[in-house]
Amino acid sequence: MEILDQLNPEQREAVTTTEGPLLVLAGAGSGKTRVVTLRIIYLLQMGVPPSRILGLTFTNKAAGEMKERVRTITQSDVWISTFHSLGVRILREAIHVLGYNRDFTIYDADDSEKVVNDCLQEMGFQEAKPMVKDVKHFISHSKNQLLDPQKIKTKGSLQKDEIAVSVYEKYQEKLKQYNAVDFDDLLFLPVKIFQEFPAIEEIYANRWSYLLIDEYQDTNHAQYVLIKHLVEKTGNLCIVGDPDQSIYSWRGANIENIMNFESDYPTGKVIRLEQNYRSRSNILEAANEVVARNQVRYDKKLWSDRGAGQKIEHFRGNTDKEEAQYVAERLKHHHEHNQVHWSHMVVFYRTHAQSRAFEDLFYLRHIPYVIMGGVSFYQRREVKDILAYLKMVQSGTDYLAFERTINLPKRGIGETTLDKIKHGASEEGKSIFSFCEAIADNLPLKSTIRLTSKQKQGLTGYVEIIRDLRKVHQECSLKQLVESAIDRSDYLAYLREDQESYDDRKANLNSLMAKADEWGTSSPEATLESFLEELSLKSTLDDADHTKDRVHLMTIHNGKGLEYTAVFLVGMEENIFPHASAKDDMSELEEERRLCYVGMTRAKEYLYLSDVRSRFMWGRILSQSPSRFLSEIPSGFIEQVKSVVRRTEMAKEVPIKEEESFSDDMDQTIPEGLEEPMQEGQVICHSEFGVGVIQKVYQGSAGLTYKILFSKDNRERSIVARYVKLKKI
DNA sequence: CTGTGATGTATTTTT
DNA sequence: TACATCACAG
Repeated sequence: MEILDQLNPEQREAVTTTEGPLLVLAGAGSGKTRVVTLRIIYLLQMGVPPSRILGLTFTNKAAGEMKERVRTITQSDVWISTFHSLGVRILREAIHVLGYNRDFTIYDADDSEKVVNDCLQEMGFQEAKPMVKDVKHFISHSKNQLLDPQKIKTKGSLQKDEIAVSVYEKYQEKLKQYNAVDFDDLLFLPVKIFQEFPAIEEIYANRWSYLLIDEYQDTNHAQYVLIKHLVEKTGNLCIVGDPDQSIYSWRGANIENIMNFESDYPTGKVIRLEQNYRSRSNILEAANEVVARNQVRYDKKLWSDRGAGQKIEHFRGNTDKEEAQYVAERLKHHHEHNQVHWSHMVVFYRTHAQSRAFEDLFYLRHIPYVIMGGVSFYQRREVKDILAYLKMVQSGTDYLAFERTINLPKRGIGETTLDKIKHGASEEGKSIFSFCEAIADNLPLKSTIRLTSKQKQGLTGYVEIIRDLRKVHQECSLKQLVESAIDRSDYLAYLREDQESYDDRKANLNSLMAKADEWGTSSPEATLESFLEELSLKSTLDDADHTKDRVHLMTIHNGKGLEYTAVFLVGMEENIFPHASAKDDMSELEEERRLCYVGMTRAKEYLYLSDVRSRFMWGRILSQSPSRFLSEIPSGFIEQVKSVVRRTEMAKEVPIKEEESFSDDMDQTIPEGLEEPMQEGQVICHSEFGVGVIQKVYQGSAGLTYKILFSKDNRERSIVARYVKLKKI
């Protein structure tokens, strides 16, 4: 068993204690991933069949990586997935007992918000909008607590909740009618099935002998109970987590789950991994000091023997631009002088909105970067539109997909007609699409629906498109289906109505096609169903391309589980970090502090913290004060710096007087090489549109974009710099 | 029904 | 700021 040789005693114990409940308290950088992977490999080597092992994680990325490692070493396929994927799998097998069809669609947060909104409207609430968020949260929270409307009612609810409960009831009916489930249902419904149908529970309780749960500190109640069901028979449960890294309580994560392990599983064993192999001790100790301020906490102290390393550097700028310049300079320094790969450095911010200043400056300075997370590719309107067409191909009962597609392109069917169709369908007892088919085919109907001839024509055309697409689906590849959906809906013509965003959106559709192609050719059982499922459960994080050498930009939440040579924690200001909404609540504030801990402990060698004196936010300039977390770091570990540019570097940079080094002109100072951004007024030649004049230069969602007036037809077009070559004239 | 302009309001983190 | 929603006119 030479795999055990490289482990310290605690790690080895965690790997080899295979029987009974086990809690591994794995501090940041303590080699958790390695232990988890080796544990699975160890089980396999002990002769446990791969099919008896189940690993659960929170992100697709973590699941994929772990699975891949195990496969590489043992050539065995072990089922390692997210909780939500497991939920889908269980529901595909068993949801019929609840009266759903097995080809249900999965609604994302936007979708369910729409449904909540519809419910409220139907129930006659005039000012529904402000309520939507609250109600949605209420429903989500209830499901996380495994409460259906009946249970809440019998429990006796507060009066203000009564409305919410009845919306919840209606919401759930609607989802069922649409044959759709929301995110929370993926955990809630499997448990419901287990509780109501013991025979099914029995099957799953016997399915796996060894369970392994990662990031246990982030499980919510539904996940907790789900695990209990699965482990009921064997009791071989290994959970891994770190209470100090619990940062998802706002999403229902219950830190008690990990705190109560010993009372939940009295025969269980606890192993602590406290040696950190990642960070220099200056960084680690500073992080320890910060998180030790929390009142509610398991006391533990990570240690590192990697040496003190450099002090943490703190910079205070005047504006977000200065902050970006500071970061850019340090990035360049490490890249050029220390041979640190761009991709080994990261900028962490609290909120996505903070990324803009860095994007802009990095582009100008030719620092390659990628934003991980953010508005998901799959949330983009154009992608959702086309996916809605695909959902219609698959389902026919998905009202939301119908609503999205029926009037796109414009077929003269507006809100009022939509309402009529909706009511007609439910009166007739038909699915939304078969009702449309009935109209298009002139089948006799109980109630007649009055449509103008244009509307009738439009509806018939729509039915034809869906039918054609279904045929394409039968006969052709997934990629061709996506292509046909775009083509038959004349989607590009629709996109062209907005010149401004055309190129951007079209590029997104192209990558959707590429994804469909990739998916369709990957394996024979890669169906439309599995494609849609994959996309609904995926975030942008999951298909980030790690092979390219570029600086990573992301929220701290997204950084959990990662490590970098150099970490830049920016926007260390009160009201940003800790976030304004967390200030009056002790437990929320402590969660912010844990978040800070997570951010700091991602760093291996270098840690940089920065804040600014004034920041442009909420449409106004606000004067900012430094984050309390900065002052929680003992001064021995941290060093203040004043200037962006180091003395030794000054000579190498473009010569600029110190006072001016923060001025806007500096943004225009571009190192040689590559193409530098052009100015307004520049005359250019485009390969397709010919000669034009740049009207405006700005950052579009796809990067630097020029608005250009072309003389050929005197029209303005938006051109994304990185996609097209423009010749200067 | 659709397009337009105006007004208002939100910006935490996400499987 | 910038985006979404709303009211209104065509």
